[in-house]
Amino acid sequence: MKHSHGKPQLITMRDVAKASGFSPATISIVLNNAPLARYIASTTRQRIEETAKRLGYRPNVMARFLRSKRSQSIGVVLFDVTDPFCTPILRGIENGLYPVGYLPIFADAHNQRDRFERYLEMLLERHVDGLIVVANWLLVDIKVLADLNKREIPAATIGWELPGTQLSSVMVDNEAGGRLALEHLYQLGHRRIAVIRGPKRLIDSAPRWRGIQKFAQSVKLKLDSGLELQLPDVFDPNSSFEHGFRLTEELLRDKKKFTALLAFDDITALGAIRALAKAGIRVPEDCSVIGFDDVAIAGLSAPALTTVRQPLETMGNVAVNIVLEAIKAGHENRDWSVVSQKLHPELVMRESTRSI
Amino acid sequence: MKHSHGKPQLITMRDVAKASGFSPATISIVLNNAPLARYIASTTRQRIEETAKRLGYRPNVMARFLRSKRSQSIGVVLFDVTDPFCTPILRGIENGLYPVGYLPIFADAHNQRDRFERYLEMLLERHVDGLIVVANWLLVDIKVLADLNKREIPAATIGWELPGTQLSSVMVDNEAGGRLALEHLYQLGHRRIAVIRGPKRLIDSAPRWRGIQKFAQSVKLKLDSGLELQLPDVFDPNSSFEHGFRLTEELLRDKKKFTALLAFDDITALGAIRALAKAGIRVPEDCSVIGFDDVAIAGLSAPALTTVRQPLETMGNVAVNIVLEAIKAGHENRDWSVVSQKLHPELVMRESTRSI
DNA sequence: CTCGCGTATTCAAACGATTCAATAAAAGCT
DNA sequence: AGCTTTTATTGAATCGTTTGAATACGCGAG
Repeated sequence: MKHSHGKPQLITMRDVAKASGFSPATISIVLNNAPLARYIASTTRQRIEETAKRLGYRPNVMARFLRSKRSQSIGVVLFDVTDPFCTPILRGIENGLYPVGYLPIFADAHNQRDRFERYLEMLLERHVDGLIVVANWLLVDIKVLADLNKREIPAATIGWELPGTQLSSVMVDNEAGGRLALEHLYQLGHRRIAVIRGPKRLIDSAPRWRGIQKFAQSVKLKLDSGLELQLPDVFDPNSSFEHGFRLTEELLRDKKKFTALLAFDDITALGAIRALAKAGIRVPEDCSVIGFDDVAIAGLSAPALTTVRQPLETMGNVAVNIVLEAIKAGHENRDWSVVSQKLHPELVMRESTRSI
Repeated sequence: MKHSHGKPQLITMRDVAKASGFSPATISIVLNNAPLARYIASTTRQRIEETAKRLGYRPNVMARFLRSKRSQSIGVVLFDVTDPFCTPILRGIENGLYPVGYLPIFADAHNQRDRFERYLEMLLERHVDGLIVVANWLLVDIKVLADLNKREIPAATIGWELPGTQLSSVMVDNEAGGRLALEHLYQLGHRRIAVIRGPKRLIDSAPRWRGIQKFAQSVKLKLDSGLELQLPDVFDPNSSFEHGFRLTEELLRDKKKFTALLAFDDITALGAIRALAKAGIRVPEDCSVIGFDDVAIAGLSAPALTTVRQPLETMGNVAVNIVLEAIKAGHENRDWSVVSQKLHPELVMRESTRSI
């Protein structure tokens, strides 16, 4: 089937003006409910609204922007859509933006710094009204921030923070999360607990570990440093499964004894479970495993994974609110302050843990 | 930390003009490498490019659009980001768009028709140059198409087609996929095979089933209709796990004998596996299970799922190419034709199937 | 010495909206 | 009746870019 190139010839404001017998200015005022609209006669308003609808008029967002400097769009940069961590956040962002008529412009950095920067440029070129960045350590550096500050674009990061900058941020309380995970295992009676810590460069790793240690200390539990492993700093997305698998295998090869394993994140936990299964160790009968994040897979895998939930969707939502608030403040010429929000994690009990 | 509202005062083309001593027209010509650029002296070109860079000039995409009618963005509408089916497609789309400098504007319909339509409106208002729709049956109807045709916007759908319309489409060859799945089980020696068919209203269901039947026929395999189940037409995203679980439980409750199960998709398969596990039936030792799609989870679950792979990322890419091609044709005032592409599925052997 | 042509650059009119200032009519006040 | 104020509408500039037409200048040919 062929598709020929007629000129679409869209309805412009002029057309509505002509058809209704008023001037473009009046049309604009009515349709935007501008301040001046309170002086418009209600008959006029009706006539205009009616003709606009009849002609199927749609404002040209670009033209509007040119004058009003509002693009009604928010740049959303993810480090990797493919990461199940990102999906719920994206949903949360979209969900927060929808009711206010903003659209997200989507950028996926593929875990590559240059791509990240290029996208940032592109988004700035498009004069997005705001920016939300779901980042990991690869993606954030100084150059970018300088640009953001210069342009004074409201921005928020999720899952990453840079103290001392103009960037707002939204994160889970990782320390509380770490505590929650260990507390759960401890309460089930586990004492010999293997821990797979996160990559050193990842911002979540340290506080999560701190939470674990603090809880251990509070109950006088001695964590065996022989059972303490660490994910490497590579950041190929699905590598954590592989690494969870391998680290666990090493643990088993070394004949370490443990009744529970606390993994840095869900995917790592899944890898660990696979290694345990391969060695004939049943989860949770012979060994409990707990993850972190509660990504979609966690509930579907067999056994369903007990984990510490990050409120990912909420995090997206919160970031949106922060950015929208800043945008509004900007329009009203008010100052706005940078906020750094920490949300509470939550224990989700499923099948991969049980009492000893 | 406070953030005050200085006027960003962006660099405009005028500024570059003033700073370099040439007129805005020249700047535009040089920076866009317009046809007239071949008359521009190379010294001029250099001076201009240098000052543009020095001042940090970025073209205002909106203003440019106003004149040239090119927004350099593509609307991407998904029926549900949360569905693991969508993620790789989204990646493919993004990946295809990136090298040509287009940005995707992201819309997620949440499986709601009204939301879908609203988003479509919003995207049209923004004068996206093209549209890619990842649809399921909920989302496509006539009203929408009328609008698309009126506006003559190049569009492609993924995972859905509407024959006889102006919409290009990209799909897997479902029939081949169905065949592939059954063929695999058959070759492993399975003869008593349970099949969980897809929801009636889903476009994939019928051809996939046809492929299954045709293969059965070709090897004189008799499919027991007592082992034939069907997912209901609800489309709550993660419900297929639930339904896979329940249908399989029913099968077991009815004491049906089967050595393999062919599920409509991976999530259903995971649900089935869970039900089998609960009944003490080991996969793949006692029963083989094969899925469809090869979503990310498939490789991570235990046992790793054997499945028929849809080349999702490629599908996204292909859709992009179709749309970009149409856009180019439109600019060059050529006609473009609607294409309907079917991509080949591929068997991915993992751990959930084994020979009898 | 004028004409035509290729080169190099600029003028000025769009594009489709918003918005401030201006106008005009009606109403209110003394 | 003359003045201000309120109500209702419009003119015209503006946003930053693109682009077809125009200008200016050499330069070789007639």
